[in-house]
Amino acid sequence: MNTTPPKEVLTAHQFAERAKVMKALAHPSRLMMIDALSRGERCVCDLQELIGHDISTVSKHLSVLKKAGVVTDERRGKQVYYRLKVPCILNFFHCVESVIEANNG
Amino acid sequence: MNTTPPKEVLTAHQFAERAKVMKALAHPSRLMMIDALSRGERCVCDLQELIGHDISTVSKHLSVLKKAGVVTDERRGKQVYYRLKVPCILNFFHCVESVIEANNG
DNA sequence: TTTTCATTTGGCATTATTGCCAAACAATGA
DNA sequence: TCATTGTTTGGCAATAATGCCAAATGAAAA
Repeated sequence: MNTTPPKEVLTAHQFAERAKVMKALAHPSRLMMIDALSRGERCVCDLQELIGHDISTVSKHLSVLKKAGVVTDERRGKQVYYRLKVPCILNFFHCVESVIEANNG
Repeated sequence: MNTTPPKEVLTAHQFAERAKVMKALAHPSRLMMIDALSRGERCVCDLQELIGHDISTVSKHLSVLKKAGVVTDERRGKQVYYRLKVPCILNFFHCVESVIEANNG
């Protein structure tokens, strides 16, 4: 009697977990921050200058990314520095670009 | 005088384009459909059985994926068959899984 | 301690997404 | 033609996401 579920069949719960991560990545400002963080850690003030929105908005975007497990933060003195926790995310954008090119081409 | 923009600096517009594609992928039902389509084309009725939602809901999810350029459709007789247009999307889920594992571990 | 600077949180209005039902459309078969 | 099957679209209510302001918190400097 086999009680181990086959690996290749995914549960609804697993798709929901994936969707949460994807959702965290599905906003232009958050993608812009991820791009910046791919070149090294940044404080919130750096990112707010980059994004140009209210600092509270930027902070909330970062908390979305943090809750999804995409970035980590560390306070040093008065500032909080964020960095990419899972850089493999960057690999995906080549593929996304190919989607965009196919759309426009 | 250099008028060619440097490749590595991305515009707000480009991040917005990427976000559109990510947004299309950021829903459990749509991820489930993509997973099914990764094993071959499916008609809307197949996918509705898989998802379990109203057929109109499933159809709208598919139109989101289609508009994002992730899938294509083809009518054959009474049925419309969908298939993955850009399979490289699948590669990303290994990375997403590693995010999820890091979150739970 | 009080002030100042950096960041987060609460609250709220605005907008976007989701999923259902009903109606419309498309293609086939009777 | 009319009926049937499969899919899409319109409309709507419920829910979620976004971004601002104001207030709160944390850490350092005066």
